[in-house]
Amino acid sequence: MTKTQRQHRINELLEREVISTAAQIVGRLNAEGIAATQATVTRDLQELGTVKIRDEHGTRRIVVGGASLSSPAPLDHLRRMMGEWVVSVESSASLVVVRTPPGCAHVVASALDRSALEGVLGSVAGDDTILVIASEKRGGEDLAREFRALAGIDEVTSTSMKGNGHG
Amino acid sequence: MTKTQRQHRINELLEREVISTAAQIVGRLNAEGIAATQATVTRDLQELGTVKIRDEHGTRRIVVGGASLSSPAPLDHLRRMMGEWVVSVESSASLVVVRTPPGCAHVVASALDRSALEGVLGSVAGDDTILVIASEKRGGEDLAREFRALAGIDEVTSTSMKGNGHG
DNA sequence: CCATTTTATGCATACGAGGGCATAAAACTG
DNA sequence: CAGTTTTATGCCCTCGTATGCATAAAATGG
Repeated sequence: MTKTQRQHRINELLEREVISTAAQIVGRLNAEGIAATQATVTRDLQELGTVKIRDEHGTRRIVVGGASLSSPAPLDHLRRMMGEWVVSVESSASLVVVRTPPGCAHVVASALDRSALEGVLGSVAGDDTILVIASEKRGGEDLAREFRALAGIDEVTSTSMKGNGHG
Repeated sequence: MTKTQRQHRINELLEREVISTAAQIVGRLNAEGIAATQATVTRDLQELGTVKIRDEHGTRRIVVGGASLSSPAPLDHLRRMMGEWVVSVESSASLVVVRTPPGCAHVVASALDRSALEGVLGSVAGDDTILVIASEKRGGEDLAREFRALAGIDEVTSTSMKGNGHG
């Protein structure tokens, strides 16, 4: 069972049941033959961007989605996605253009959305291109610099790899 | 420099120049400070699905794209993509529904397209769902079985993870 | 057909990701 | 506030992937 499959199952569990601790999730998963410890599930919950709330009955509950600002996924997840898929980063004024192989833009855009990175107003993903809008305060150049660092791209090589953006 | 970035650069080189050997690509890459050997570049060309043709001047040339049937990417590439992103596989008659995390369907669909797997007529990718049409000869059930094998999914766990498909 | 060039691959190594253990740190409850 | 519960994390280990080396196998050209 892969990490992706386990996280998907955790997502389903959280949507359907009232669960308040990682240990409860461990119990459910083990009952289905999915091996994982509290440490692993806690890391999964971080990557899924969950938060713990108190529902209308006053019961504590772990929920997913719609909470990326208050509980962003770890930067490590974004770094891994960018490191794996981003081929170039360029900026113009407050816009940043991120290139990926065909079909991969959405993976990076999704990870970007869930990371709640400072200075990102929003992003639009095509097939192999992501257009990211930087806040005026942050600026496209500074944001692009952080993207390159996350993707492990030297600015020099990014420049030499300049191509015609489309997506 | 990541493998993805290197392959993207190779793709660009092949689109713009007449290149006939892996050694020429090694030379170009090294000139740009990108370290790789002939063995690595040959594997890259395989994953990119390139073929060697003779152009209108009779010159040998490596080209990409539009050749997936004659030079499919290795099954290993599809296996890695499915192993990383596929969370469930289900079939109905000649249709197979593949589920991924949000935003990841295109990565798997792209790898599927380039693999030229037998019995796949076509596929459509949404955000987190891929609909694959199996040939009548192959059938959805058999194709789904191969997908599970590639993704490393037991049929039992796939059943227990049944959810509501949408994308 | 043969010599040369080029590609493909087995093997070994290095590195990164994933996950468990143990425990520190934080959160929660009474 | 203190005790208990829960989460977070440092460290370590295992496994899979990527890559280079060397060379076998295939392709090419004369």
